[in-house]
Amino acid sequence: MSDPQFKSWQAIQAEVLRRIHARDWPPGHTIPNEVDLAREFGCARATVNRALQSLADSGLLERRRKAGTRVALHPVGKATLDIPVLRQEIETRSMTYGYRLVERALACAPAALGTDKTALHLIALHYADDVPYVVEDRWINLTSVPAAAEQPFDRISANEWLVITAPYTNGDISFTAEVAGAEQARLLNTDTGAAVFVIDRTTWDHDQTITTVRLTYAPGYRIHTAIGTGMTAK
Amino acid sequence: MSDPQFKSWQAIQAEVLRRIHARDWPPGHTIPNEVDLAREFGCARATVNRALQSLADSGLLERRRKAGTRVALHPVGKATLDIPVLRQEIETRSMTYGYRLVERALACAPAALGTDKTALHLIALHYADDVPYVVEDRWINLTSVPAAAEQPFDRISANEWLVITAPYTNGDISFTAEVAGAEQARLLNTDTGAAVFVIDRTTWDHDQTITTVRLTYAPGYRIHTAIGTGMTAK
DNA sequence: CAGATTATTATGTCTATACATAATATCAAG
DNA sequence: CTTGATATTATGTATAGACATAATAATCTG
Repeated sequence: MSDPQFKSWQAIQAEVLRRIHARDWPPGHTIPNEVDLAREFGCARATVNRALQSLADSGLLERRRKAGTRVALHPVGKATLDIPVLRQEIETRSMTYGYRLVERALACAPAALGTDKTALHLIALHYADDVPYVVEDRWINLTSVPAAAEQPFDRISANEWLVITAPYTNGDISFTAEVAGAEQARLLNTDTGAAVFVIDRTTWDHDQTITTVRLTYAPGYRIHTAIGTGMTAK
Repeated sequence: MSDPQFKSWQAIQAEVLRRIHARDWPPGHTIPNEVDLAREFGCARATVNRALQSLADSGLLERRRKAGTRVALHPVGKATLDIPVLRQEIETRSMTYGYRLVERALACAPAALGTDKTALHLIALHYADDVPYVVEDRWINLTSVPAAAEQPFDRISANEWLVITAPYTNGDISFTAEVAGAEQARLLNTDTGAAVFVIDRTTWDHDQTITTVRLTYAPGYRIHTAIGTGMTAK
């Protein structure tokens, strides 16, 4: 029963996927253990492990020690969004990038920044082909990033400067839809009352807050990504 | 120089991360090769490989054969969103789930469905604690999922039925902000002109379209997730 | 029979070795 | 000086064997 044609872990992953889709292994089914699969495919157990592990990462399989590997009942779709620097995001769409600092001030930090000291507040506009693309409303914690105080942010954006200067260990991001306020509408050159896409993001370096930012995109903005079952195109 | 305290690939990953954050290895720096690192850490090369590979997956390292491994210049943040079944999503927030079918009809399929045959069109409402939560506007390709024609969808939603019945190989998802139209506003029991969060999703089984759906969430909806550098807590 | 103890089992991971592959560097020939 | 063959190098992956770990099953004990 040994099939010597499955040599790579990708091939094994593809075969496992095929059986799931063909309903040979329906949702909830416990599939053979790694040793048996390795024997069937004529490869080492580590190779089977690699294949199954990556399928488990993508949520299609559920694995538990001793219990074995089951096909997930509710395959939780997972979409991975890339969150590039704004300039890259715009240039990737082959538009020319523009930047303008609107406001730069020291002020009492908002609660989200997790500090009661004064922080650096920035408002800036990013353009795509000279059309307002997104408003960046950012607070920077000067305790964790003191160098930001010296930075004018008139030529390069905080968005870009921070990824190089102040790496984060973890963060928090959320997406909402909001009605554009008067100020946002003016900056984005759109109507008050337009629906705008908003991204709120806060990043930490261990326990210290680095920055919290609200990105308000011009109407029509769309985040787009592919969802898959761990299988990339061939 | 051999340090026998780094035994697991997680420990090695943590140490590599530490060096990146400590600027021992600044952005753009080419780090030592796997053989040298393995010697330094006192472990096998495969263990170093596991650690570095997973960091490369999360976008913090860039690896190329022969060229070596470099710390990414612009660490592209990657956020993984879970896309659960709506009932789970609501029950996870410890609210009671409710469902109501609004419309069920056979009609000429829209372009997005990629078929010119008649398709099944469904409009349904999902409630959280008896408050409208999201409008599901869905088209199902009856060529690829003929069983859907027999299904009333008056008790269980297509959202739930499809994940069990018709698995997909790949899909496409996008997020936007829109102004609620009259019909949507009425269903969601909100004002026309409110900003609503919209998810458009299309799924395929190989080359066949299965379904395309537009989820229009009630105002205030927020998608929320953590971003990290591949390091889980602890 | 309930509760604690001890197998058993499947996954998780490490090691050492080997070969494959991609990208670069080197060098010879035209 | 350019072109093309060849060597070198770092990552990618496979293998067999071993031990670790978690969760379940079986068994012993009061």
